[in-house]
Amino acid sequence: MNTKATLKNIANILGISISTVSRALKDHPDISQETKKKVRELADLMDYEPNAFAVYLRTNESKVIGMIVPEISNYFYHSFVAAVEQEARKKGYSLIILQSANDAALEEANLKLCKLNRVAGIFVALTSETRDMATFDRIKSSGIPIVFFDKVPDESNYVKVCLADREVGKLAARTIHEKKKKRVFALFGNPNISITRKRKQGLVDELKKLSPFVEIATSTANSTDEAMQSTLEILDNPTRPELIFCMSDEILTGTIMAINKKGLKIPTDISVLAVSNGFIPKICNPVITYIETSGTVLGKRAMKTFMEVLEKGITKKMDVIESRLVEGGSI
Amino acid sequence: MNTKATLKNIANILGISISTVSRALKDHPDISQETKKKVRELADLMDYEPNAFAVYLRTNESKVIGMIVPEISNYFYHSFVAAVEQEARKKGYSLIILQSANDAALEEANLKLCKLNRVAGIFVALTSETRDMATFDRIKSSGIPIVFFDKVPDESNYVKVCLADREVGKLAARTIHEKKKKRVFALFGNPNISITRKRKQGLVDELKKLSPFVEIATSTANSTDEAMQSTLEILDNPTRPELIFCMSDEILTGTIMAINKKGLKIPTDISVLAVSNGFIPKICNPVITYIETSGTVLGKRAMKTFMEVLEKGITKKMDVIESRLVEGGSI
DNA sequence: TCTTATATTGCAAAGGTTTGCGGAAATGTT
DNA sequence: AACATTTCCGCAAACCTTTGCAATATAAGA
Repeated sequence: MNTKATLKNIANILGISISTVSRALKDHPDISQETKKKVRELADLMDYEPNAFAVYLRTNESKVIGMIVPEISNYFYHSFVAAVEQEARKKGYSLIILQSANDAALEEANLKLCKLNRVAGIFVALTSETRDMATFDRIKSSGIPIVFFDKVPDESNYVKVCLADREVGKLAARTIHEKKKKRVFALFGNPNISITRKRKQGLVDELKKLSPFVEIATSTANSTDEAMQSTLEILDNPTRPELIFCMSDEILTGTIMAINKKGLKIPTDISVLAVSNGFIPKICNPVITYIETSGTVLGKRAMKTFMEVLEKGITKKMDVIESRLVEGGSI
Repeated sequence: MNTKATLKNIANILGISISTVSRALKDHPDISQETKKKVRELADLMDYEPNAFAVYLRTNESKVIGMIVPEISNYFYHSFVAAVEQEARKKGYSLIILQSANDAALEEANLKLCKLNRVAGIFVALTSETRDMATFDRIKSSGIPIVFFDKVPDESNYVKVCLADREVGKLAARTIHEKKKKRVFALFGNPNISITRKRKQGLVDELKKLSPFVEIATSTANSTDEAMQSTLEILDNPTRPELIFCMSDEILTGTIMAINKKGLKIPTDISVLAVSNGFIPKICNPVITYIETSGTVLGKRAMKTFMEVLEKGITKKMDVIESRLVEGGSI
């Protein structure tokens, strides 16, 4: 059993004090080059690495970020998580990941875990059940920065990174108008979350403004399966819509399955327009036309915002990401 | 600035000693009911939570698990990560996530990070570049359990959780034989990793055994894009294969794109058989026939194995997961 | 009353690191 | 030679918790 690599042991072996070792390893100007060299060599030899917990205990600054998402394994979040991890590592942070499974109680438990782990900050995408922001407020006021992304709270006194959701809706409306589609079925996700409301509002308002004669029916679905059911019903209608708009990949997946099941052809039988990161659209035939939402881009921006919050102590901010239309062959 | 919720402060306010507070909160039999009640009430009021870092420093036992994957945002790993997170939380563990981007140096850096964070254990899917297991061995012998999954080392002296890869290949071969396909193109991932070798061997050997007259061509691709290119070339051949076998979702995605690009129809023009978790197969039309590999199942098993390792100190074990054929309409 | 057992509580060290402050030796200044 | 600087290093406290052991008080036994 070889001696553990700690400052104390290094100091003992070298016959110098702990503080000298500590400072030598940090290249402190007070320490002579000679001593520094000796210390560094032995430290290398012993494979010394500071005990992160002791460091935290002393400095009160951890290098771990908490990430709370409804579920990782989802069209969008996993690429967001991936991007944040990459950026975070560049700044010396690690990522603790927590899933709330769209359960407000679990979300709360996760917040507790973050607090317990004394994270440097938290990224959160809210569940669709979240009503009460009290716990978030408490944590925030205890000094832990929180950056909300994607599923963000409505109130303005938070730091948020999200898509220009209303604009996404409008862009969809303009596209539909340009392509001269008159009968539209728009399928959205959970109606409780703000992005749903905003996208819907953007789409409906703009569409009505552009062409007063357009028929638009909307519905909501909480899962891919519900989206498929919903689409199947609509397709059974004698007057089938000309175009289906899907608010997210989750919805799009269900819609695609339904269209396939019915044996319909895109775009001759029916057109499809989606909001997506592009992955699913590209494996469809023809490629689905979509409005781009990139988890990677959002992740990078979120990390940037996080660093700003950390450094400048900002407590409210809304970082909005523009989106663009990527033309496939589905309209 | 309200007093921080620490044992010391609680003790001071109550006029008792720190150790009494500590024991009271742990329901230690030495402490009187009366005192326990007082302490618990104040602790609740102050929203006390033990400082995890101090606890670790004292007990030398952390409740964090490290997870190192080539990339989270990948067909398979994100569902694995999701499953492990869920299971881990049940046991009181949190998950730190690290991506090695298929870079051996990054992988090593991640291992260091795990060590630095004094994790309770590590889950690893190797990069395709990993040759040197020395660092893993060092960490393992320093007492941190490592569970390899999916991309596992060849050597037997590790704890591994993986698919019955050779069986997967054989199952594919039997399927191909039953469907009487004679001209097969099999597309694999990175040839350096053991699952590629095993699946390939299983497929080729079994196929030759079953029907000596089958023509089988194989190739490898390191990305979806390479898979697409490779498939495109093959499809240009005058004698196009009857069936394409795709070793993974990553490959399948490229192959599907290529087939779509060429405007070919599945299964009339060409058949497809894949190894997949089922997500992509199900959004294709017709649904692709696949051999199932579930990240969720693997994740649960991996966590179970991890707990065994932790409790019983096992250092070598191979947990193999059987797979099954899910019939779609692509053959 | 004196001893012994039992029920409570506190003391103090340990875990590894950081850091303000003071001290000693070496160097520089007149 | 006397003093002022600079250079280098160590002391000790603090961060918060856990835990073996000692200490006190109370009750029981004789």
